[in-house]
Amino acid sequence: MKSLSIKDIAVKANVSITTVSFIINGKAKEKSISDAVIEKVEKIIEESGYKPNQIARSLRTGNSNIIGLIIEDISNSFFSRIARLIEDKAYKKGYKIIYSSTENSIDKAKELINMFKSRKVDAYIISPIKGIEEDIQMLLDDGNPVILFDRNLPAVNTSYVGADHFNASYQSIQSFIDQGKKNIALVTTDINVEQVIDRYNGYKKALEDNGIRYDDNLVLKIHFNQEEGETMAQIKELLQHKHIDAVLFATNYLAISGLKVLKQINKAVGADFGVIAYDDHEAFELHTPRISAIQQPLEEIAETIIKLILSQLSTKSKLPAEEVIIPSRLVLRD
Amino acid sequence: MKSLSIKDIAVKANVSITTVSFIINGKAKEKSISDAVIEKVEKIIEESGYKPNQIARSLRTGNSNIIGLIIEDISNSFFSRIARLIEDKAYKKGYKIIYSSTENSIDKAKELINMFKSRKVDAYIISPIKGIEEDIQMLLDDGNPVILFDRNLPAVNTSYVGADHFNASYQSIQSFIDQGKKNIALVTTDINVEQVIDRYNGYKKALEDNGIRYDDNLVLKIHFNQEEGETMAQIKELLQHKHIDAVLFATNYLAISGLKVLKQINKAVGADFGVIAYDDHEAFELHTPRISAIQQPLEEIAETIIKLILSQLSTKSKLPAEEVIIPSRLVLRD
DNA sequence: TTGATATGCTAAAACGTTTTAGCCTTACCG
DNA sequence: CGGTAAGGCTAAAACGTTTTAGCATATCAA
Repeated sequence: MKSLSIKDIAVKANVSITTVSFIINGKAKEKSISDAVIEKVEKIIEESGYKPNQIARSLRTGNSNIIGLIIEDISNSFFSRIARLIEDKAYKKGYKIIYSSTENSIDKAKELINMFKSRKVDAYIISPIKGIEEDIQMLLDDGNPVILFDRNLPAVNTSYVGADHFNASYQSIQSFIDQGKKNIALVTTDINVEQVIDRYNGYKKALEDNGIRYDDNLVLKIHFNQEEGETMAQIKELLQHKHIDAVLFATNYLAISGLKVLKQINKAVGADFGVIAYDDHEAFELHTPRISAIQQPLEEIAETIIKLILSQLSTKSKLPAEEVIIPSRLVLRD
Repeated sequence: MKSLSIKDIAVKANVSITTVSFIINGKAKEKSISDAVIEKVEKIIEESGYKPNQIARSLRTGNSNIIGLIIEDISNSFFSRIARLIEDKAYKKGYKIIYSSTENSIDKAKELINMFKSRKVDAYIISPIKGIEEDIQMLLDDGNPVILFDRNLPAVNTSYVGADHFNASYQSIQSFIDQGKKNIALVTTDINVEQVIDRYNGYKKALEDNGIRYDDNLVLKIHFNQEEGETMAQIKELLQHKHIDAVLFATNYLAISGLKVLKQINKAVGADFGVIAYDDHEAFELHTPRISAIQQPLEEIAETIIKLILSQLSTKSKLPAEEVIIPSRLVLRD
């Protein structure tokens, strides 16, 4: 049951291991192996179904052809869709992905980085959280390509790809105001990451620019890992007791909880009450009425990430860090 | 920038590599290494931040502590949620997951299996498609643990975990009939996997048992990888030109397309027109009216998969194949 | 004829571990 | 006091590759 090794092939073909290796790696010509031998060996490999042991290969060459992907939660559709796109594009270039979810835990994130490090992944794609700056810096110091996405870590000097959270948020609020809304709420999370802060700042700035006083009571910060029941209770509290005519939800799962609440309290979304969600979701298009949403350009984000990773990987020298900010799209519905 | 090796630690501690290895692997006592040495070495490891090279380890020991997960599509919420649960449980036992999506392509699936094989993953969790039976059989012949889930492959004798698709489908139809529905449609896919066939058979049998004639015109088989636009056109065709009073969608994404169609043609779901979806989705609870759905017990499925994998992994002898069928839950809404 | 160059191939080291077999003391038993 | 066991450690092989250095032989130019 033992699987074949290069040695078995060499013995069968009656040539040296070296020769087989050259052939496998397409260096036969360059190393001037005769066509007869190439053909013979290739035939044997084909027939026997031999596949090189990647582990041995990795040990010897020092690279694994694996890219580590660290995200918040694969079951969140934003991440799973990005993951799928990244996987797809990476696969085409011969790279595999190992992924893991941090669940927003600093300890888990650190552990994952170590885990990937000891697995010698060739590159890291990370949707980071505050508190792992040092660990990422160590990766960079060791010469590993690292791309951050979705959230930036200003303290770390490496490439970042993300949507323009500030402007998306600003535009949403502006569109509410253009519709004559005055009391606009923001439901966001309390995780302390740049992308969430940007969304908050966009909200604030848009109000300001339109001469509307910012009211802290209209901003609800939901604790990250809490039960949905509690989240809904807090949103209900906000929507029932303040005279609010529009609300921007800073994540799609918060918007979903919010829509459930609106259903419970029988408050209809429409001309009198506007809703915009950050990150689109199938439920929004299907909702009656359809819910407006900010779409992040997933395809473009994934594309950019892979492009950056591959260019890092194909050069030995360290490339300068790039920050790619991709505009989001506000989709107004109904 | 080279990372530390066990040798560096050995030199620093002025002991042999063997000794360091024993200590790292918790065999120090058993191999009667003195406490003084243990302490010294551990201190050095701690201070230097040394982490064993898993690749070298894998090469030597033959196992990788990695489990390969092959699914249809990580961006489908059913799979991403299962993946998250599996990842979580595996992680706690010290296993990592490498996953990849087959996109229902036999070639891609075969390629993935080979890829995982050459990476020497310790076990395989596969949501399979027809056409890869031989490849899976080869894995089994080589002594690899393989668990199938979601869809079974009757030709292959290995453990399987899945929901009771037949009965879930049967019950859904029965509930339509109990509500007085007579012309019940089924919108399903044309992928030829057991789980889809079971859903179809459950539909058929329920009609039969209730003395309703099966009508092939009421069954729509959607081609797997086609554009959503076309899918919607076909569904529209079905719903407009047949007098149908209820429809069971065999997957959640078909149900979503179906609901979009209903919205377009202004047909309301309600007492006159019943809808049940296979696999729940956030959109269904939020829809007006709320849409009934069949919930697969994700947590239980993931739990069972991991349990089976771990028991396989902890014994050298091959355990008999187990088939675990877990009941689904029909959630009737509104 | 000679030295250089090309052709065709291989031996052996190296990657970083784990593990087997065994070496040297010291302790203990009879 | 001789023999055995236990304690404390290590040398070296092995896992399956890639790659460097180099050995023959043949060809060719001068």
